[in-house]
Amino acid sequence: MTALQLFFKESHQLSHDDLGFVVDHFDKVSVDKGTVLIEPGMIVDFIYFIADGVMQHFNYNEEGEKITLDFHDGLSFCTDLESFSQGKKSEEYCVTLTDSTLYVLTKDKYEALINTNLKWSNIAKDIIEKNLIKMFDQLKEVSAKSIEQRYLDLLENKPLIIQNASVADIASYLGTSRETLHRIRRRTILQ
Amino acid sequence: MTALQLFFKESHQLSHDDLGFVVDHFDKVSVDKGTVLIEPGMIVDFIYFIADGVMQHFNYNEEGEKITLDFHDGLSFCTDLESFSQGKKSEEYCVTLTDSTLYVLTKDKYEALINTNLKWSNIAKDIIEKNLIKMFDQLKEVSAKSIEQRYLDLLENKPLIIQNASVADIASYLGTSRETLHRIRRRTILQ
DNA sequence: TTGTTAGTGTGTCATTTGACACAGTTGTTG
DNA sequence: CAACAACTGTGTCAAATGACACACTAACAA
Repeated sequence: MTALQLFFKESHQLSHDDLGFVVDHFDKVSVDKGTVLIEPGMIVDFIYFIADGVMQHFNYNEEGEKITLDFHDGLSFCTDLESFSQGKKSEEYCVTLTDSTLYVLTKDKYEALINTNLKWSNIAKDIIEKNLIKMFDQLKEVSAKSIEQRYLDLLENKPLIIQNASVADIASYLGTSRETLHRIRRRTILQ
Repeated sequence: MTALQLFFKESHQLSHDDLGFVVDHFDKVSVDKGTVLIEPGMIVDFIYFIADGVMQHFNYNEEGEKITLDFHDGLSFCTDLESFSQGKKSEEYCVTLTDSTLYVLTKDKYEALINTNLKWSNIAKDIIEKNLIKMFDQLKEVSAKSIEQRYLDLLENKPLIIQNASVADIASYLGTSRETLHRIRRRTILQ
């Protein structure tokens, strides 16, 4: 069973036929480390499902500093939702940090799927809802926890990100500088 | 036309009959300033639509400090989505900062609505999706902008929040101390 | 009215942070 | 291998921040 089938089976308890139906809407692709999946100006008409790999979502602020918005790893979805759902030009980059195995769902096929019947519309709603809850959790962590604690959480829960992103990129994700993150690393891991 | 009807009409271009159908699922309530809508331990089986008023979403971190997670004002929805959709106990407070006019949609009526047909399921999906996009935008602002810039944005875009929340609560929302926010206020508004 | 409480404004000071500068390390490419 | 680029580790120092302390004000209750 593929990672994609596993994801839908676990999260929505689908029958064998339903599983075949949804998975047929996706196409498998393998991409190298450093592949640019999304860049500013692009109209994103696809959703990636990450079977294996790590992705970095980032842009640049007014001072020209690179700001990491999010890291993604499997098994989850990756797109620019604002561009995908509203047809706007994207304002961000999404780049692979490792060689990756992805499944693409185009917007045409997505719309065909959710307009099939109530079941698929509600599954799409559930996936979006879970992502909203996850994002709200993330915002809570940013508000309530110190940068040091968030770094340690990342180390424990998302080691692939620590292993594959640079110190500077992780620092920008945590909202601090490369040097300060280095001080945290020195006094925690390295003693 | 009520604020609720206006919201659905503007955002989803519904017919007169559809508008009546959806609005009939809600009940209007008026509440005083300081009313606790959600508190830890509660299982949230309702969604509020805010017609008029300001709400504060908060909890306490490990050090016992009050952390403001979000402010809401009209015309928007307000619930604890994790508790509402997964039946978990809430871990947060939601309190009104002004006398408010709200419309309640209970979970029973919500489920009846989205299971009526594809149209209503897709409208629910669109509303959740828009909230996800908004939350992602919020996370981008937190990452990319200074506390001073975010304060000035709030002052311009959400004056009701500045007017009705205390300096300490706004400071915790912005991720800084009461004293630092005061320094920002002194050197910006008051010169 | 008076007393009480919650919130705001303010100064001082130790601590933390970011900016800068540069040495060391790793990995890649010709 | 040599040269180069990208990244990590590190020290110094000025600036920003948080913690603490306390005066002042507004709102509310007795």
